[in-house]
Amino acid sequence: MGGFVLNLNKREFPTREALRQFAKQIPAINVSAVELLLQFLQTSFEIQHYIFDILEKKYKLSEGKLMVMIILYQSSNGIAPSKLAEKACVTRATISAMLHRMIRDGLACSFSNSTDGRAKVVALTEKGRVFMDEILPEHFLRTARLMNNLTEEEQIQLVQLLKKIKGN
Amino acid sequence: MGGFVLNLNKREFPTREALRQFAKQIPAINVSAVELLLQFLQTSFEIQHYIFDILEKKYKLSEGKLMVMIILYQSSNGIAPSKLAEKACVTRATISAMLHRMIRDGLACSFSNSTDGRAKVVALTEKGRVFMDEILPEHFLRTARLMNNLTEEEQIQLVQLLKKIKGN
DNA sequence: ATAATATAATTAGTTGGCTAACTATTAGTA
DNA sequence: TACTAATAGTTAGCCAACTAATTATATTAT
Repeated sequence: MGGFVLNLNKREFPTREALRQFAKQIPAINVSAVELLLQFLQTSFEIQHYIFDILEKKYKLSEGKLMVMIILYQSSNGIAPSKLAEKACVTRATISAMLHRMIRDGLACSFSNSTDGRAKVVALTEKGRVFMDEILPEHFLRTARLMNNLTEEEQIQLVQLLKKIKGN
Repeated sequence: MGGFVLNLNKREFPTREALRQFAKQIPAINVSAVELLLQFLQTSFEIQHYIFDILEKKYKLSEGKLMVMIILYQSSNGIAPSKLAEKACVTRATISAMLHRMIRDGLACSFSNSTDGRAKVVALTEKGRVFMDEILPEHFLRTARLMNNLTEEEQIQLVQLLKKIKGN
């Protein structure tokens, strides 16, 4: 427990000097608030790289594809591509291309809806479900471990701060 | 002040039920820790969309391109593409293609290094600098405003929590 | 001095994101 | 009923990211 360190992928920030210059032009630019937000996005960037570089190397699985496959995994009766796009927050064009590759690779299958000639229903294949059952436990374990450096209390604090940032 | 709400782009999460099932298999999977991390990444996702959808629509400027242009902006004597790649945390191949488009669009220029025949030096053009001077103030203002929902004290708390997540 | 190795940048090919334009089908309305 | 609207999905074309392979130049070692 503890001792976990994310120490890769340090992207160059705007310098504090540069930010101060802009703040002179527009006093409402709060330099430390900008730096905090950049730090927040940088932390997210490092976490995403930590998690998804592993999945990419081991299973050729990207963040977007995992999102889509989790939604499919949870849609036991299949789902329309348009619904899938909506739930994954990507365009239908993106889903269309991704499904094409997933069907090519035997991870998903699609059926045409009998009551509506325009519509389709897609679902994971057996191979797709087996794949998810194989990768998800270790994925969620890695995910949980990333929060191990925080105490219970700090985790509650963070939940509250995230809610406030979103404005509710 | 206050009242700012990020309310778009709600991606579907793994259900708590599903997470509990995996936690039965691997007890070290702490369900609330996983949910916290997903919430953290989701908040980051919403912030990035809020900021970069605006820049994309107004100026055809993506997150990656902004990162690179900020580094160029801060490299007043120019910089080698390989250094640029390192500082932006992307591959040299990515930088190579991006520079090609930026030069095509008149935002950057490149010179060959006289002392090393392999090397290049790239820099923003006058047009590129003017562009950055135009967009950065409002960009940093938007950035700062995203933290407006937090008090000074909460901002300090968040800095501490981010440091702890990273493990130092 | 030459051969082997390392480095800088580019290119080819894949994925995942986008917008815009298109086809097909359904639903709504005059 | 026939015309118009809306909806579902696909396609074309672009950008940004990746890996792997290639070219050209420097550096190192034998």
